[in-house]
Amino acid sequence: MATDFQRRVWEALRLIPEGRVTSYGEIAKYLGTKAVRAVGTAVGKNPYAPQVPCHRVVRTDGRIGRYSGEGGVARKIALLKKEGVYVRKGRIESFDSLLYRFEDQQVTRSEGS
DNA sequence: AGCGTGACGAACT
DNA sequence: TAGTTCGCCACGC
Repeated sequence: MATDFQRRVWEALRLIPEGRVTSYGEIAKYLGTKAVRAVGTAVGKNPYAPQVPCHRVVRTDGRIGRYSGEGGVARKIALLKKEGVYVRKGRIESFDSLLYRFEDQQVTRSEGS
């Protein structure tokens, strides 16, 4: 049985578009918590992988992080590659532009100059 | 109820 | 620039 916190994390995962990645920190921010470590733990316990795209979650510095599913990190990299997200030496290529922020959904951002 | 652990992150050295 | 330390909070024992 999952906790409510974990379900919220897994729901956040569903919001990540294919071909994009996000970070544990972004998810924590989205959930309004500072418990970024707890987020990582929750993602790792995701029983719906890879149906729920837990592989699209990487570290803030652009590194892959870990993967508890079958195949481990190699599998995570392979899944990303299928979506057009390439990994070089454990790091996401063009990480900055691929990083998905949940606020991207708000299109009408005024982008204050 | 307290303690240790962890798919992390940012600061420090 | 790289490696280490500390902080964070949810969870299992």
